[in-house]
Amino acid sequence: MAIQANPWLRKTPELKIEMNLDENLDSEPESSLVDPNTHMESFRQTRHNRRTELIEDYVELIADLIEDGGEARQVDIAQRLGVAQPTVAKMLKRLATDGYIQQRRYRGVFLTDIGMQLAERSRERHHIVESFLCAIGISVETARIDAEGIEHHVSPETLEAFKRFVARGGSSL
Amino acid sequence: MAIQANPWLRKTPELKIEMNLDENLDSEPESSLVDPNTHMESFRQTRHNRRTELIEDYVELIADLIEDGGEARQVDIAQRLGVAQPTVAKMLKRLATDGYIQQRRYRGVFLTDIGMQLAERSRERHHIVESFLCAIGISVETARIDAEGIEHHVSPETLEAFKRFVARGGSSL
DNA sequence: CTGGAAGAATAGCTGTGGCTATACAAGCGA
DNA sequence: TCGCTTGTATAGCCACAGCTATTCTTCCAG
Repeated sequence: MAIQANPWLRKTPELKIEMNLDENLDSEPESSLVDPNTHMESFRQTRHNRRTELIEDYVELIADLIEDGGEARQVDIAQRLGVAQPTVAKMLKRLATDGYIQQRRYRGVFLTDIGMQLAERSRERHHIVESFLCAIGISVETARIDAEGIEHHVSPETLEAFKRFVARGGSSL
Repeated sequence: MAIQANPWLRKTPELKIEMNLDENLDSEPESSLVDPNTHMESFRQTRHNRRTELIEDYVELIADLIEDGGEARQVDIAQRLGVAQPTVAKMLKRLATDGYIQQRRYRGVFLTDIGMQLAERSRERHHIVESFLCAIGISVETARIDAEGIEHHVSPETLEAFKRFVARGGSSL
């Protein structure tokens, strides 16, 4: 049932809940609600990011594996992502049709130019996010995990701010 | 069917057996690659978060709508999320079976106690993330969009750091 | 040179989250 | 009251990202 097992949601100080349904019927909104279209655009953007993040994860990981060991085998990708090998095989096929990688049957996986560019951008962004989290005092283990999820949702503007922050050596935190 | 227990708490005993520390420590080349099992756990955590974020989005939005207008209609939810009404209907059915909301046919949607708790936690976290982004100099529009995506991937530790940062009035950025 | 192990491909299933088209219920105004 | 408009429910489709089980290929060891 509910989520009580998830520590990410557990730490909330105290949850006071009052809905006051009767009072806001005619009183002026005082809402935390923005304009519906603006709201929608945020969600649309987030959904779009969710579609691309898996691709970025794969391409980034493939680049790392190639750099580290000269090749990116499906079994290694599967192991590091924590999924089964056929899942990786299917995804690689998609990456190939999308033009990010080249595959030769029963041979290795290679990044195309486009794939390498995407990998480079992802790695840079990933590194900035992780460094930023460390700079504000997050432990390295948590920073690594959070960065894995956060990196895909960081806009260029925010990334720039993170970078500036890290460059200044953090702040008075 | 409810949210599974967080993989972090699941221990995965058989997966921990070989850490092959010896090989990783002495090689340690220019690779940015961490231990495979550690890597996997990050991705597992991220995948787990992705499963819960839609639920959180819905519950949070429903709470906002109820507070704002006294009710949460499917059409309003659909409009704000930028999806079609049947998509919302299907999702609400799932939320109902998971125990977050109560539905009465052709009547409104109401949050259960569990749903309200989740909504409150999500809103608090959302607000902290958005405030934090503003505090480091992000524009409000970008902060809103990025927060929508980031909030689901922020661990309690990181959230705590964000909160401290905002409480100190940001930094010299 | 050949057999088996390891890696890659394929088949086929599940659950999720979108969509369109359409049927049904409720409520309001003429 | 009747009918129209609005809102909800249902049916049925698709894509995607998992999975297990199984079938190739390759390659190395004996």
